[in-house]
Amino acid sequence: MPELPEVETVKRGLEPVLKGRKILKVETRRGNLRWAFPPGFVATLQGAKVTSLARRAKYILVGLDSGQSLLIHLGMTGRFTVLTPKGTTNLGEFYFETGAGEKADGPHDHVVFDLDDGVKLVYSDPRRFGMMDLVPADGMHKLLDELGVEPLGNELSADYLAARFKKKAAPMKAALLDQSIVAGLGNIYVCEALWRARISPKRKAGTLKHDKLEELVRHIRDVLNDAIRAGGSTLRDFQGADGEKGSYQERFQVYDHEGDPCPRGDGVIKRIVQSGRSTFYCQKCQK
DNA sequence: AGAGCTACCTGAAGGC
DNA sequence: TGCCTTCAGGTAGCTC
Repeated sequence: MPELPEVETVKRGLEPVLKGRKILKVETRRGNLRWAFPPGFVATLQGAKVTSLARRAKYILVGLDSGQSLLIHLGMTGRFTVLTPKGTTNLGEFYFETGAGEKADGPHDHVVFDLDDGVKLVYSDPRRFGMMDLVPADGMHKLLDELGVEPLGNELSADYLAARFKKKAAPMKAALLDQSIVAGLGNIYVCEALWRARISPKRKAGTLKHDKLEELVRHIRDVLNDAIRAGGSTLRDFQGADGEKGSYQERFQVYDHEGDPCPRGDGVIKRIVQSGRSTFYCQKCQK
């Protein structure tokens, strides 16, 4: 899946396509993605005008003039494609022009939004780990309520991490993947941030000193900002909303680099499995 | 309460 | 060529 930088890239790509537009029609090609669409999903969206786009952790929030929001999670393979009518000129950089063979009829095209300017927005998701739901006008939603702090916001600090990691026996890898502590990090950027901060993914979260946590916070912010600047990473299924591939994967230092020399020393990148997921790190410089 | 595992689903890649 | 296994960015929900 897209982790935070990829979701941010998609949100930025969708903004000029959706903001200010009226949704004329919504077509759900099946009854569910990860879960069934909520009752009234289509009826609520049809006729609504989009007033805002926002991101919270790995969720995209599409604000509507009714006060409600459309909540979207891309799961592992969720993707948006923007189709414009043939002959449309003056395409913005985020548009994906309709061409021969470019139709919304693929086996994994699950949701199609028709907008009032003739654009079709297509949501595709082969594995269907993604989800869409409605958030009421008060903004309360179970999935949002349980999220921890935004890694790029002011709430993330060494003090915050020290409080949340206190007495924590879980390894750093698991602690940073826990969305109720820091929301938006995923498998790749946890590996990259720990490598940058020279912290072992196996280190017990509760054992980190304050100055090390400060370094970690800085490196988390840096790696996410670097990735956003590069337009996210493209791994198998991910593309930005403009169909352009992100380029950050070319800059991974450790992720998917098993056996390669550590970029900053004479160690070798090792792959281990932690809580069922691959971790890449350098035994020599990450302590 | 906290930590760890399974399940959800499809497709790509590698080994034989 | 084809069959089989393994792996993939996430996370809710279950066990222990």
